[in-house]
Amino acid sequence: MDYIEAAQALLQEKGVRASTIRINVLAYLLSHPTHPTVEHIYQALRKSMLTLSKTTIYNTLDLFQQQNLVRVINIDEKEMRYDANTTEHGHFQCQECKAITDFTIRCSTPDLPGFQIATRNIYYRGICAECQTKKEELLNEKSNGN
Amino acid sequence: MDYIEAAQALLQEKGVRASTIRINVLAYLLSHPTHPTVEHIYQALRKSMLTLSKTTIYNTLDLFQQQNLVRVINIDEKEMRYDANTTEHGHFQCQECKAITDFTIRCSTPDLPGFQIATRNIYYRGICAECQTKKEELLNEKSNGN
DNA sequence: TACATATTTAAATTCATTACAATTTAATTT
DNA sequence: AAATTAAATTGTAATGAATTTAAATATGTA
Repeated sequence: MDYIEAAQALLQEKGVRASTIRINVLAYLLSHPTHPTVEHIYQALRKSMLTLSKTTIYNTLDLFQQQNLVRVINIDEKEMRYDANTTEHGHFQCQECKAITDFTIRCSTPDLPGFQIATRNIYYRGICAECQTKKEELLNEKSNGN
Repeated sequence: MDYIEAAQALLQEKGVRASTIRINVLAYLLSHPTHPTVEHIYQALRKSMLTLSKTTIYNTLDLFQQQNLVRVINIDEKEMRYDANTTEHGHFQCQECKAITDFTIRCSTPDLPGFQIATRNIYYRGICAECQTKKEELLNEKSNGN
C-alpha cells in the first residue's frame, strides 16, 4: 500500500485535480497520523520541493477541509492541527508532552432542537499515560533517595 | 440576587483577593452567560473604569481559570471566549450568526487507560434553529415570488 | 509611616494565519 | 504549435489576538 497512490485516488474521488503538491500533502497526512501542524508539513515537504510556499500548505489544507478530506483540530493553544482520519473520534492532548492521542467515544444526542449540526469536536486535556508513569517514577526516586 | 455580591462571594470562597476589577469581571461573566470575549468584557467595563487595561482582563481571566471560576471556550476561530458556568456542558457555534449555545450531553468513557483527564470540551458547529428558519423563509419567498 | 507584596497599567513584541497581487503551470481553443 | 484561458502556486505584507516586559499604583501589615 502506497500513500502517494492512496492520496491520488482520494483526490480523484473528490474530483480535485491531483497536483504534485496536493498529493504530497495528503500522503504526508495519511502516513503521519500524528496530527501535524502546517509547519510540520511544510518542513517535511520542503526538502524535496525547494520552492514550496507555506501559503500553499494553508490553501491546500483549506481545500481539503472543504472536500472533507481532512478535519481541523483546534485543541492546541497556538497552532492548528490536521487529521486525515475523518471518522468520528475524540482528541486528547497531554499538557506535558503536547502529544495528541485519538480516542473512541459515543455521546448522547444534544438538546438542540431545530439545530443543524455540521461538525463535532471533542477535546480532552490532561496527562497521558506515559507522562503519568514518568511523574510517578520521579516521585519514587525522591522518596527512595531520601 | 446581585451579581456583584455573588462575584465577591465566589472570590472569597476561593481565597482570591476581591479587588474591584476582579469583582466586576466575574460579575460581568455571571450576568452575561453569552460566552463573551476579552474585547466584550473590556469594552463593557471600560465605561466605568477609565484606566482599565486589556492586559488586566487577560490576567484576571487567567487567574479565574486557575481557580476554576471560569472555563475557556476555544470554539471560535479567532478569539477565546469565557464562561462562568463551569458545570459539564457542550457548546454549539452557529456558522452564520456566530452565537454560541450551551447544550447538555452525556458521553461514554473514552478508551484512554492510564490517562488523567483534567478538562473536557465538546464543540459542535452548524446552523442554529433561528438561522435555519431564516434560510427556509428566504427559500419560500423566492419560490412564491417567481 | 514605612515596607514588602500584590495588582494594574501601557507599550512593545510575538507569531500563526490571512489577504492579495504576481507569477507560474496546466488545460483548452484557435 | 501558437494563443488563450483557467487554475494553482508563490512571496510579501498585513492582521490581530495574545503575551511579554517593565514601570506605576494600590494594598496589607508591622
